[in-house]
Amino acid sequence: MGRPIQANAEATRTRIRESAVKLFAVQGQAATTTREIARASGVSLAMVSHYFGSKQGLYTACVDAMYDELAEASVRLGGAMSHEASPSSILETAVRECFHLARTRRDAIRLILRKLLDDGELDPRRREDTLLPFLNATSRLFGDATGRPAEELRLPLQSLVYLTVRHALNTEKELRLITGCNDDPEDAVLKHLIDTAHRLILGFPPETLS
Amino acid sequence: MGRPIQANAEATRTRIRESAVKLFAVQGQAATTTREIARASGVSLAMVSHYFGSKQGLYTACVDAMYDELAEASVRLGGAMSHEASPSSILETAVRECFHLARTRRDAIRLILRKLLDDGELDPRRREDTLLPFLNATSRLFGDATGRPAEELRLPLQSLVYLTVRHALNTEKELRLITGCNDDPEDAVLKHLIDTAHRLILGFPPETLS
DNA sequence: CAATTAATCAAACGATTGATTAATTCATGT
DNA sequence: ACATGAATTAATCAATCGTTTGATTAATTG
Repeated sequence: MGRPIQANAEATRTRIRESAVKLFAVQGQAATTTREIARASGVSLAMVSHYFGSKQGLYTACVDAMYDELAEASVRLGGAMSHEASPSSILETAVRECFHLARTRRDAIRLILRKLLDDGELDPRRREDTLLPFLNATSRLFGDATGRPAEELRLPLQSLVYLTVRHALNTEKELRLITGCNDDPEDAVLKHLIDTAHRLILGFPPETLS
Repeated sequence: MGRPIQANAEATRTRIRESAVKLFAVQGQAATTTREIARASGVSLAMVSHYFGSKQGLYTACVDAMYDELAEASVRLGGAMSHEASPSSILETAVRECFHLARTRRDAIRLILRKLLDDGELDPRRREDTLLPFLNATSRLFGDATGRPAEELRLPLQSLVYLTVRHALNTEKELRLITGCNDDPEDAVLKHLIDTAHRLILGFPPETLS
């Protein structure tokens, strides 16, 4: 077989990368073979080397892309929070968006988590654009202009990230165990998280309007 | 070379497993070769198959051993907490022991964390003996006889686990960033964690006695 | 239209993998 | 003293790994 009637280099390149992201995210880099990636993306084995130089090059491209996704999500999360007026709605937005992030960017979180385990730290060059937009937005909850959450609030904020990560690990079963919403639909779990965050961080329950 | 003057089957077996734990913890199972394990433990390649049947068998043995370590640590942590009288000292013990656990059982936490990423959940058969002893002990903080922490306290307790995990990832640099103890010695970081936990969970700072 | 380039694949490469085999040495019981 | 079994190794195996090569075909250019 030679060049097919419909040959699209850019499309093929991203198709390979997207397949690789999924596989790297759920199996890890070392446990994923280039043949597996080629098969999953419907191209021949040689395409991996052709488009990304090496398996390591493809992996790096995947990690970069996922960092981009998380950075973009962080900006969007920060923006959504900055559009809210009351501390209560800011907090609710934060929890809701974190929950949404965990569901929609599961592979990104998993892949970065694996990379974090391998390296022992976040990529220092990416620390700023993936974390700061979110952290800065939280400052409005407490009238702090420095962009840093108050001392007492770092642990709860870490909790949000922790729950996001846990959710991304497909451990919904354990998330329900923790929240106590064993048989409830996913909406109830989210509601519970919002309620808990309110009581814990703001000191009062959310206004039960809707 | 045949049987050496000092041949000790049991010692060799555990030596192989201990070397394997370290390598599996920092590199992951797929990225670690049996030759690497053999070299690290000073024996020939064939010993891995001889003592553990296969690489997978060795890996399973490592995971089991680390689950045992964590279960034992959970019991000890629960015991230490149950010997304290005031809520304040109970909480301080919990934070201190979690911190100590993260430093002394770094490989165990890393290995189980990798397994968690691979499987998507904790081994259901191990959930009880690794988590319950600790969770039960926390109930005394609130006079709850059910062994379950009150609703509002699950997130902070998760925070402790989260920080333990983060610390185990060698990301002390980021732990200092979070706590704000950038240049302080490790004791100051621990002190800060205890103080934060007090204000957050109990609502008042620790009595500054010592 | 002829020549060149771009996109793709099948096949093969050498290296490395986890696993096995056969041999060797030490200890032990009779 | 000698046979038996446990502990260990060097050498080797087939399979699989990531990568490269050479060929083939569609598009592009002049």
